Amino acid sequence: MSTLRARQKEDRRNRIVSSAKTLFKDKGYDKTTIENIAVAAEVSGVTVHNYYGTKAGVLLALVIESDKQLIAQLDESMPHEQGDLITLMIAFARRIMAHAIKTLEKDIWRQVIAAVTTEAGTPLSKAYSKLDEQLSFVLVRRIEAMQAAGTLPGAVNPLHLGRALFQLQNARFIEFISSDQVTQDEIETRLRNDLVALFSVCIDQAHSA
Amino acid sequence: MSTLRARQKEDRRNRIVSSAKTLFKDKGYDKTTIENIAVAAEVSGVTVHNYYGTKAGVLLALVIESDKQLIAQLDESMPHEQGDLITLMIAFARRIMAHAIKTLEKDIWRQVIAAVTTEAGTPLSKAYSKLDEQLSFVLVRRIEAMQAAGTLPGAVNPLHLGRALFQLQNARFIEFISSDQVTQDEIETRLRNDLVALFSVCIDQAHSA
DNA sequence: GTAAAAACTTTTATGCAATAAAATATTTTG
DNA sequence: CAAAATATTTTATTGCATAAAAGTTTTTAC
Repeated sequence: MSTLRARQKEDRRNRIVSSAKTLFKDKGYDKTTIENIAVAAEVSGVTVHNYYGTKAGVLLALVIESDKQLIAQLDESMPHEQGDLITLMIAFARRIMAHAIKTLEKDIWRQVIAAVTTEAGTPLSKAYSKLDEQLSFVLVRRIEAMQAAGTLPGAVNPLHLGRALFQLQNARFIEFISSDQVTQDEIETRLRNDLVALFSVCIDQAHSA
Repeated sequence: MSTLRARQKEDRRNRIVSSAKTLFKDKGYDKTTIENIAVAAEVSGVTVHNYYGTKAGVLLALVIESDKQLIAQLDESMPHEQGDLITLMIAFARRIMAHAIKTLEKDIWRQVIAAVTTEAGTPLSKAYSKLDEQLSFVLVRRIEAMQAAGTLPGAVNPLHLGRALFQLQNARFIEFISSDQVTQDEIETRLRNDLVALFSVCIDQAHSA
């Protein structure tokens, strides 16, 4: 059984994160003060700091929760039929962007991306990176399936390919949130251009077969 | 001729940036206050804010200067013989990492990356992105040369390929500076894995030829 | 069941970034 | 040289972040 202390702590964590979520949505990130969050969560401002270190830490915690939901649904929501790899990647990127926009505004996502970098090494930042890894595994599994179906050369290392593709997708996602002007469609085009170019290089063009 | 005002302004800018550079190197980023920089540059703290907006803005200005030097030397310093694309990319990544480490410590680079995102849209952030674009053009030009030499298929779009490769390299660079533990060699291996996997996909394997 | 110990939260205080408005100084222009 | 324009500095305020001290509540052990 969990002690009373542990339950109280868990409860405060939940109150802080859910209060922050509401306030960020209502007032925006900058205009929400830690004190605002603390009052809404019925704790002191210092407690918020004790729990999450920084205001960005609270934001990260909130994003991590939401990303867990994304991961739980993502694989299922992607097309089940075997398409080509580019179609797969576009579908993947589209879902990630859609989920991001549903959760928070772009300017808040910019704070998230910045926090992951500045707070590198902290538990929250590590947790975020772990979720990124899980996202890349969604790709890896699809790639393995394509190999089994003969749609992709057996020589390809699915883990390496999945990770590379995720990095690329993530870079374009950051471009997406970095400007209020850039649309999802534009990012999809850029990603498609990336993939077509990369897949046209064909390292083994001369040497094999 | 430039007015006295313009020259004084330019002078203050230089004093601020070079004072900041020294202080960041000596005391680290966090322990350097804007007031420290202001005193060393013989201006008021508010003037530093007026010029660069934020402490991170001063840092960005300083990095931009240093990156301009990198770009001026980069193309020349890369191997001139025609090698394969993977060798080219590794050489490119290696020089960028070496230059970064020569300029600032990793933890300060983390502040740079964060600032580029949070200050997206500001002149300084745009200037930084422009330099990234110039870096990607170094790749584009090399790719064009390889095409001319017949080392790469003519069907490949050099602009798209160069940009895609730069994105990938940049993502791995961010991984590099995000942890004090990760070595240049590890990043080179990851990048090589990325490229081998991506270049093994061969979009046209069945359809063409 | 209760007293001592342990674990947390809150209070209090301080330094610094960021921003705005008012005051002051310097350059430019006519 | 004086008025106007342009900058910088001074002054003041808010909020993030952090540390130490004080105060509470839960646990543990008798």
